[in-house]
Amino acid sequence: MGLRAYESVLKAVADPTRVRILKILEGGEMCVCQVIAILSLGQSTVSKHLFLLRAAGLIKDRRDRKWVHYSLDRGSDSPYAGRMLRNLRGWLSDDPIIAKDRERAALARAIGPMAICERKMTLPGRRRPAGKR
Amino acid sequence: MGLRAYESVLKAVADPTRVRILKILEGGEMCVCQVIAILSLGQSTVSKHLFLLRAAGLIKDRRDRKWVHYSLDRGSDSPYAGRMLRNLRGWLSDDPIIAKDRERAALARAIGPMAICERKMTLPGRRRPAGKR
DNA sequence: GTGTCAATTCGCCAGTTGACGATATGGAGA
DNA sequence: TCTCCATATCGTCAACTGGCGAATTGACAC
Repeated sequence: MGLRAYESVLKAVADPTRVRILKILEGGEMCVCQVIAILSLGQSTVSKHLFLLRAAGLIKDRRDRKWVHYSLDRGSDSPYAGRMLRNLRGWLSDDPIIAKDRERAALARAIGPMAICERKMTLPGRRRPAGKR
Repeated sequence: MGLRAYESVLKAVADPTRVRILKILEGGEMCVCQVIAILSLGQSTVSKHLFLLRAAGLIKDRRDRKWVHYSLDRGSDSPYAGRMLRNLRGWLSDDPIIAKDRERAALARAIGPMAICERKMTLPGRRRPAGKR
């Protein structure tokens, strides 16, 4: 495991949006549409982030009906990935953005993927639904 | 310690050139001119990397006469920095680039900063001295 | 002071990155 | 087979990054 693998893992976890995703997934497996709703980012944007995280060996996916669920890949091939996931476990829990995401993740979990897709990848609540400006 | 501090440390260690510097400094304190010679990169380039590493709390500097020496900042304020330095300790030791750097670092240590500066930031040996192409 | 010289800062350029909307893919149901 | 719809991929764009050489800074020697 050389610089190449190291770099893909570290660049993956160095991006704030991707850390947010990893911290959300610490709460357990989650559907793509739920992640989109929690982050309020474009669908293609989130998809690319998930791709990079998976390429680095940090997360894995599972198909279920029409949805794709992602979860942390503990026990990844990459030793860097495993270690960084463990590091992250104890980090950033009290960061305001991460905390807010965790709240929204709980909500997303509560209402489930189906309801979120029906709402066009948004969560109920006071936040503007990432609409056109 | 929130996302900001996390990001500065992780982005710092995610760059291959900066990891090389950290791995070189695992061998002990080193003068800027020695680092330049080992990496065969421009002076301004190396200086910028050192700045970023220091800003992230990963390394610290010490003036001695006309030279500035850098060393790993174990016991940094940043918990992220400390942890990443410890992670790195066990990583990449067998990577060919890192191994080569270690050899050159040993050489640089052996001849000292003074001789390196006299050679215009180059090391003796078969490698071309980063000359004009 | 003045000169010297290691290190830092500045200005520039090419390559990468992260965001977006539009389009393609592919599994499930009709 | 055809449609639907969640997800993936493509194409574009502005912002950031890492490299370089040139100019500046700041200790030290004289």
